[in-house]
Amino acid sequence: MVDRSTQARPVGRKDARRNYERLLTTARTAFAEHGVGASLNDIARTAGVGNVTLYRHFPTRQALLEALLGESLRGLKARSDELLASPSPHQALATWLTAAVEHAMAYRGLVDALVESLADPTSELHATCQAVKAAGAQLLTRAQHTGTIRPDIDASALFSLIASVAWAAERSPAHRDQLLAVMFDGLHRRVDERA
Amino acid sequence: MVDRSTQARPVGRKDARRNYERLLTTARTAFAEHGVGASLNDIARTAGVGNVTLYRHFPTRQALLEALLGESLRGLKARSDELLASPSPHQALATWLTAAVEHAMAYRGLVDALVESLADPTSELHATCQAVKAAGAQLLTRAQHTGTIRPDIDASALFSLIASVAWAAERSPAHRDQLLAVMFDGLHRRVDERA
DNA sequence: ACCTGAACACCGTTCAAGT
DNA sequence: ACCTGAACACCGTTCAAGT
Repeated sequence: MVDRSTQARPVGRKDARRNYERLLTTARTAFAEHGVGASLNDIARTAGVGNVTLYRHFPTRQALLEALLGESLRGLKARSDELLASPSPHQALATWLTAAVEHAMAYRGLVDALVESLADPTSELHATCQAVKAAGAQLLTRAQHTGTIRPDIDASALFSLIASVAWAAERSPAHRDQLLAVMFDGLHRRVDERA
Repeated sequence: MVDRSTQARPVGRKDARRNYERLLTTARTAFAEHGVGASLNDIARTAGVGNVTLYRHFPTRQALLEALLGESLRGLKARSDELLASPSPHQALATWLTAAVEHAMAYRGLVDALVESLADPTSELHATCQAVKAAGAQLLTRAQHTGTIRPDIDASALFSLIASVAWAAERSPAHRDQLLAVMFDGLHRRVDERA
């Protein structure tokens, strides 16, 4: 697997490295303020850089997002590894789902970009999202094996569920915990349905 | 309450009525093909009408959506009234939720517009969405009174749930039934939690 | 009363031309 | 090797001017 984020970070001319860093910090602020749909020309302008410089460093909006969030998103994989060692598979999944929804809400509109990139192998965010999905898969199957989680859900359905909760919670933050609770209870294998 | 859809339909000059109808049928096709984000200038052009004519009849994109979908969305209220007479409050809610999700998926991107309009009292779709929400509230409280549905959910949380499932199902249609099942099971009051 | 074409300020993307 | 300003084709919205 290619690590695009390292590949993209310039190592040549000093002004190239400086522009790259300026674009990242400016984009972070712009996304935080206007959501991931923030104007790219505007980001370049604010960074004091020609717009083509932005497009050279980050060919797509998703490349910019990967550079900003890749590390934090890959942290969900580490978190999943930790939780695999915890005593309750059921509780471990619940904890991780909450963290995943949190990560997907880092910027307004982010969750759309994440879902899009998972479906698009050419996206710079694709590998990152697949790693998140794989991290969830580990915890999911462990919990399914103990019989507390419904067996008809796979990793990609779980990703959809995380995304749907993040999407709705972004629009009505007051309902976030309820949405999480409904999702997680819905994942629970019902007592009266056990074999 | 003002019925904006009737108010907007022109009754004066013949060309005005004709343009109005042309815009509606053109918009229906455009939304079906490109989602609710379809270009409005393009719709006007295809309808053979000046773009300002479109904006006079439909000041906002939501006005256009209301004209196209208002009747069908208000049908969810009628459906709710019917279902209130059915023997199983629990099953009635399940049936209605499925129908509501279906309606929210009429066009790509529609669910975003619906959620937006519910939060914005000035939107032409606002009253329509509130009617949908109220329709769900009836079935929800009836089912809650019989004790099969968790009591910590209100009508607006239910609307969020419907929207979140519609949003996710639009992006991965294969998971639609699973998403619905998880949501509805999550709404179920658990056997081991009953008083 | 209702219409239209043209203008405006944006957007993402790509161009030719620099140093 | 890396940069920039200007152009391009769009977008939604609004203008002045028609019949």
